[in-house]
Amino acid sequence: MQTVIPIANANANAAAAKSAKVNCTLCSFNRFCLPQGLADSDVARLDQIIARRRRLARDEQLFSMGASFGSLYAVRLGHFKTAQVNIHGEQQVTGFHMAGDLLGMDAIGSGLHNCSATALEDSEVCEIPFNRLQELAMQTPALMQQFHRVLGREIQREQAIMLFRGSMRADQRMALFLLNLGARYSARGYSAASYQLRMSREDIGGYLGLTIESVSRLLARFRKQGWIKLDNRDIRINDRDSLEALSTGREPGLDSATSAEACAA
Amino acid sequence: MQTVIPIANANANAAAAKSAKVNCTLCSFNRFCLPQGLADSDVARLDQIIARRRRLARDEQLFSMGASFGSLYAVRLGHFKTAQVNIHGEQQVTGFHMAGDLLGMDAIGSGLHNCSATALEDSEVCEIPFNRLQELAMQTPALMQQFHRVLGREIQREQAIMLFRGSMRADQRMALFLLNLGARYSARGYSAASYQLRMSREDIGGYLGLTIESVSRLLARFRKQGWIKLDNRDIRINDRDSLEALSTGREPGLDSATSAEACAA
DNA sequence: CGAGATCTTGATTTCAGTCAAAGCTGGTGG
DNA sequence: CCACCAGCTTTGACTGAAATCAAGATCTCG
Repeated sequence: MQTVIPIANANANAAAAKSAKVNCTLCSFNRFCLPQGLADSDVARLDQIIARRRRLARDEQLFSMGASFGSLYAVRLGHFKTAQVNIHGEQQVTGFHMAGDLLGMDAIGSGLHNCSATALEDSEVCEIPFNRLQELAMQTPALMQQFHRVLGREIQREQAIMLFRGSMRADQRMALFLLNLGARYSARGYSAASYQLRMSREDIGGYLGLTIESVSRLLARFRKQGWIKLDNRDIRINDRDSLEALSTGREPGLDSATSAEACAA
Repeated sequence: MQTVIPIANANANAAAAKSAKVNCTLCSFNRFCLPQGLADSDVARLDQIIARRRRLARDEQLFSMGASFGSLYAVRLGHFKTAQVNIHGEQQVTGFHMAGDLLGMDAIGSGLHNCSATALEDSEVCEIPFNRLQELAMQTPALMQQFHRVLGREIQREQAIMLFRGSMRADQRMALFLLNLGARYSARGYSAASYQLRMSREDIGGYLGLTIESVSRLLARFRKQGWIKLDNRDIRINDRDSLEALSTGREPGLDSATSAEACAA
């Protein structure tokens, strides 16, 4: 009764990737990645500068906070978290990243990584040497524009995190988080309603600005209200509307078979 | 008894700027801005594409959230805030910007401004058409690298905001805010200890993730403890060490003539 | 000068954190 | 195969930091 979609089943897919020619042209995630919108000839040139693939086991770091910067990394397979260590020594998670996402942009400003990137499961990245990317961008207007778009989207992504962390209640943040994860899977062709949480409760807390206990309580509440089905890290969203209503500030669940009774259950 | 340094006295400086030739080469803030580190010949080329100066009166918007994007803007004179409107309709301030800072980078990703920029006093910006900047960057490696550094620093700046908003207490955030503002003035040749808050208490709250009442109380507390002298929006930092100790988590003020007695005062 | 905006201060409430304990789960070795 | 253990997760009781509510005070500028 495994309802979860098999995105990035590390063992199976890693084996497949091994034999396949590794380049952007053939990569099924290229439209979420740097090659998005580029002509085939430009993608072929981008292929030339991809240094190598790199595999990481679960919990292995791709780069650490303070490490010197040389390359960007595109997630090819698996999931990563990026995190900063705060003044209490806790991990403040700045993002969860899946196939097609670009990692390392935080280091372009200073040449030093501002956060660490850790594999949440066995994963694989493409390494893009930053100098060579800049050189290629000089000769490839479309690539330069796309690279700027990607950098710009990173800025927007972080602004969005600031906004929701700063102005939403804990339950709203959690609801939005679950919906957003679903939306990202959906964009990649997977189910928006049924997926596996690749990260621990602690990581979710670190991302949402909550303690692990609050995360647990909120998920339990959503489950009791019938909005989600939760089995360890497998999640199924049963009442998207209520979650959305909650996250946008309207009081949720008045039209759906939930609220009072379900609450008492 | 005005101890505050006269940075960007709008009337006087605006008049001066009017007669001066407006370009990066002669701009006294160029080393904080896009021309940083560029050869004179490259700066001259950058000068060519600066579309125009634009003046804004206090409270006037340079761009609004959702507006379509065409140009970046370098602050030449005065101060700006950038802000997003959150789900409660309140302003969530994403930054305060002074001479040399670049505005509008949040829009590169989508072509739409993700936040609004509002002048905090009579101010002046240089408009840099983004298309022309990209064209020029294609021909000027140093400019491209510098532009990428600036984008990268914006990413880091936002990560830093996330980190401190997410993991510091209200008083620590306030202390850090005051010190950071001072540091930025210091870098520009002004006093780090004595300056004018260009923004309202509400804006400070919007930036730090606090209510206006909390801002007021914290400033009152710092004043009572003798760490700052506060006269409306004029501020003088009297005990940098205690503020720094507070913001870094050590208990402050044990070595300075403050704490208990001052607290009771 | 006066009215509206901005800022301060006090009393009370509340949301999420902290502390504490118990239940799961999955991996390891006997 | 099962017992055990460490780490992860859940749940409950209590606490505390900052928000909210409510007056006032002060400033700004027309």
